Amino acid sequence: MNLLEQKCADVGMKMTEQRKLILHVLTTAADHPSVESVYERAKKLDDSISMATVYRTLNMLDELNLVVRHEFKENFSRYEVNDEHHHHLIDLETGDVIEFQNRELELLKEKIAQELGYELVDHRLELYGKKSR
Amino acid sequence: MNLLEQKCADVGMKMTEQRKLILHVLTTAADHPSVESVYERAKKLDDSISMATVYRTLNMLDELNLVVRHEFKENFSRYEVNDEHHHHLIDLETGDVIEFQNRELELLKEKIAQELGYELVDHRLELYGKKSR
DNA sequence: GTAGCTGCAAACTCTTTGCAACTCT
DNA sequence: AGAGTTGCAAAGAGTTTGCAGCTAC
Repeated sequence: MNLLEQKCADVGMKMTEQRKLILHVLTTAADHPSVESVYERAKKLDDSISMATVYRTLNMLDELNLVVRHEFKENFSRYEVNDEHHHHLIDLETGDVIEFQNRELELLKEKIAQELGYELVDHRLELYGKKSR
Repeated sequence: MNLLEQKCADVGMKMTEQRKLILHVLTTAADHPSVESVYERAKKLDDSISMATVYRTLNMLDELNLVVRHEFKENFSRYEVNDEHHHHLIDLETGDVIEFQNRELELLKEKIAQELGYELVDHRLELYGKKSR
């Protein structure tokens, strides 16, 4: 039972075979898989799993803040385990997603919100670019 | 003929009644209307206009970079005339969209992309918050 | 035992598109 | 005149949901 499974069990989620599969796919993913990808990868391990379950589970995990849902400039969602906070740079030529962290940026966004009289609840920062040469 | 109409005509778009309506709605909007809103506002002026035309026109304007399409954390798009570059803070309680500019932020995002070996083509920065009191 | 979970298929929402008729230029 | 544009209705893509049966606890 990995940490993510433990967290799910702790909040009362029944640890069904399907959910274990989905959690396994998420924890071992090196990328930011779409629902479709999670489904396909899980299906390889047990082909009776359904898309509906994948959608329902990912939504549940998102609400529990155990995963992060991304909606890049695509018409579908991608997910990743909610681990260390970071942002993304999307390579427009290859579709690769590069993660980065930046302390200055974190401070700046807090400062901006504060100056506008707001308490920051959430944010979104994505860079889209192409390799410079 | 306003400036936006002129720009459209310049690139060869036929200035039909429907397009004039849409452009009028966009230039007079104080907010960031959804396709639905643009459609409704245009319909008030001439109720024969169709959704398909609104979608087609907004897509065209987006490709010409005459409007900016936003996809905030909602499941639909919002549009605004492509004017001065700025970012948005979305009030999670009221849905209000507050615009802001920040020079530091502009420099920072360029710097981050550069450090990662990328040329910045596009980006997205949105803050979501609630009024602090 | 039972509350919660699953697969299936149908429904939903937003958006796009094929087509025949129409309209700017 | 003719290329481009329109409204309509149907189709698409991604996602959600009602339901009857199943399963973890």
